[in-house]
Amino acid sequence: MGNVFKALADPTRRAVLQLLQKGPMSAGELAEYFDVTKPTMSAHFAVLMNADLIQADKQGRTIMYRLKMSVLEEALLGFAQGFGLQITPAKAPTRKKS
Amino acid sequence: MGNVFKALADPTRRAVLQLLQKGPMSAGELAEYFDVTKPTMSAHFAVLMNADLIQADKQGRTIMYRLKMSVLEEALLGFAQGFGLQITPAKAPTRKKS
DNA sequence: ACAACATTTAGATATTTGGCTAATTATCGA
DNA sequence: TCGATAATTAGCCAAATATCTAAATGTTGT
Repeated sequence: MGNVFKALADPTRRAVLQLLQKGPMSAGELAEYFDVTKPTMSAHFAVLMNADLIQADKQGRTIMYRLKMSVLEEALLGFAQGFGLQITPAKAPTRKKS
Repeated sequence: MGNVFKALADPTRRAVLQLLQKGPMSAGELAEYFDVTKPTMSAHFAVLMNADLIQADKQGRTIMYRLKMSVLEEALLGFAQGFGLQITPAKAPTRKKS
């Protein structure tokens, strides 16, 4: 969980997560969005994997990365709760007020 | 805003924010909770100040730090929104579903 | 004025981070 | 089997980070 915040500390990695939010994408495809070399991107992916924020599926010679939304959500939730904040999926059915 | 996530990357700093959530506390008082020297804590406070997550009020020879909840909330909100997540104060009046 | 106190600043060091180039691994198509 | 392609690993470097001890700053009480 502390790893998640470490991972989120870098703007490139946050942007990667944002991109993956729309659907899985290959390493190379992701790399095109940023102005750094592929090995550098590879290192960022490794950090995100280590935080369990993304998942890799090897398909032939490409690697597809997908966002593990639940992990991100849990981490945010866990943190926010300590501050009396609530996190909900934006369009979830509004939970009935107790 | 990127500064906020940098600040949140360190567990000591996250814990400081949690402590301040219950109310303002002096630098020395905060330092007692952690197993590092006061200069080290001072550096952590500086990072949190830089991220605008806390505010310092000098009272005599002590410095009282207070959490800037709205800033934390805004940062979390801004990030979460990019993922279709919603953040609300836990006991806020339930916003009417549009 | 002085000593004690609360905190920060200065300066040093070790570790981590983010970036690069070059090399390696693995897969695909002809 | 070869050459091209996708991605990672290896090795290096500069900058940033977290920590420490020692020194400086500012404030209070006597």
